[in-house]
Amino acid sequence: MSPTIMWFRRDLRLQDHAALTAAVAKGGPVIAVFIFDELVKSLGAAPKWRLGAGVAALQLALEAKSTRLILRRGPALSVLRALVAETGADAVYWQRAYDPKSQLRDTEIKEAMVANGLEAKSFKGHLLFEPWTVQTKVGGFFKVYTPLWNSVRNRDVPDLLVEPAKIPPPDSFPISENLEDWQLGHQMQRGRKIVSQYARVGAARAQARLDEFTQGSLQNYNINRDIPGEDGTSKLAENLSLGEITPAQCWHAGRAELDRGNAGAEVFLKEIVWREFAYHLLHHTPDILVKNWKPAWDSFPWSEDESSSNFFAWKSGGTGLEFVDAAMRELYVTGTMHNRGRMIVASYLTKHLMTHWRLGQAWFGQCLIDWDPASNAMGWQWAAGSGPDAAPYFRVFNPETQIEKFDSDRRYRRSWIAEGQQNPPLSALQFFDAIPASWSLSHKNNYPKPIVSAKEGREKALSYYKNRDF
DNA sequence: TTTTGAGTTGTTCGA
DNA sequence: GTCGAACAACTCAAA
Repeated sequence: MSPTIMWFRRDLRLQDHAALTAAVAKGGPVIAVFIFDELVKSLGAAPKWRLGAGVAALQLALEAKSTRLILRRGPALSVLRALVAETGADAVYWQRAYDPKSQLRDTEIKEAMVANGLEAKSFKGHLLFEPWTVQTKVGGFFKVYTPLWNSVRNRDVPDLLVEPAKIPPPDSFPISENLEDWQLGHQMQRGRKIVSQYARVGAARAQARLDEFTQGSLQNYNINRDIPGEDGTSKLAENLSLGEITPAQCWHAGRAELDRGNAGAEVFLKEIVWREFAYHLLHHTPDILVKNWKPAWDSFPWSEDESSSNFFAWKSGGTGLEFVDAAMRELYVTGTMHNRGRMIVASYLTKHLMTHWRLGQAWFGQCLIDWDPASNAMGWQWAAGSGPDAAPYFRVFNPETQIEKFDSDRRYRRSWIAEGQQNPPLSALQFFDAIPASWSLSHKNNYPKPIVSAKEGREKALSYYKNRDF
């Protein structure tokens, strides 16, 4: 039998994998491949490093199954054509993606493969529900979260697919490049070693984390997930973003806990559906990545100056507002940020500092190891006010009030802001080791005064909204 | 077609 | 200290 090419992309797992399951079920050899193409090349520094770590974990998982992951570099279509020619494969399988660039690439590849008499098939699994299967009663897509939640909350999610016991290898493996030669982490510089201490890489560790979470902090998820000093969130976004775990795995785990009366379970399920919402919006309005979802915002006078001192202060954790700075430093050190921090820093950048959400979105795209195009774009536009189901104009987060509500015991700030502490914790000091030397920051400096105070920024932002002249 | 109620995550002010 | 109202006007979803 001719081999099947299993093209891995952002689905770095063997369990609950529709394409792999189908490839194995065909009965012939399976050739697993990962391609370093333009889309990989265009990733930001941290997401690219994290992808490389995930690919390395997938390599090991495949080797444990007595097969290999073939690595190739180049335009995906040329690479796949070459592999077909080398191996005599008659089919290429992959898991579907939903961002416009991937879809364009995949459509082109599917057409070219089919035109050559090959089987080219894409499978679902990155989402619980395909975007085109969730509609309002009049046939449109949901632009508000809650109705979408109500329409899908009781839907059946198919049972999980078990990991194939064996993945039949080809008689001889095609040549593979070396992962190290790709240098996927080279843009990370000083931060790489530090971020890697916080990352949870690979499908096995993702599964272990899901188990740990559902047995542990899920119980109080509804309360603690909002408090950044608590270990209250699932921290699974990193794994979801690369498909090391599937939303269906999370869904089934959450449903089982819901049936047991676990108070946190429903809120967790709702968060998984937020991810769906973001991807459905991306599918229906791909411009959400680059343009104001509500065009009325096109004339809002945001600054787009990346070299402004305000923007530098924001990204380097030096605004003088502790909640903002703690969150931005957490981002730089760990490659993630607590959800509450994301809301606060986004509100501060787009409102107090009157800076365009695109700059924040791009910085997150450089720094997040859980970077996800759909959630990132939706979140930024939500915070800025230009997006679907967005925050009303008057919902300006006050970083000082937020402290009283969500970090009154200083735990979060102590973890990330070294200045002024007798014995700063390692995490707070690591920030100064991780950042570029050119930023010239030291934990021995005095903590900065606010560049734009909570009060002043709020009033300024509200005045722009008020005169509605934008 | 029209109407109705609702809309993730907040803050401030005044009683 | 606590609590409810106000903060625009609009869009969305469903009846």
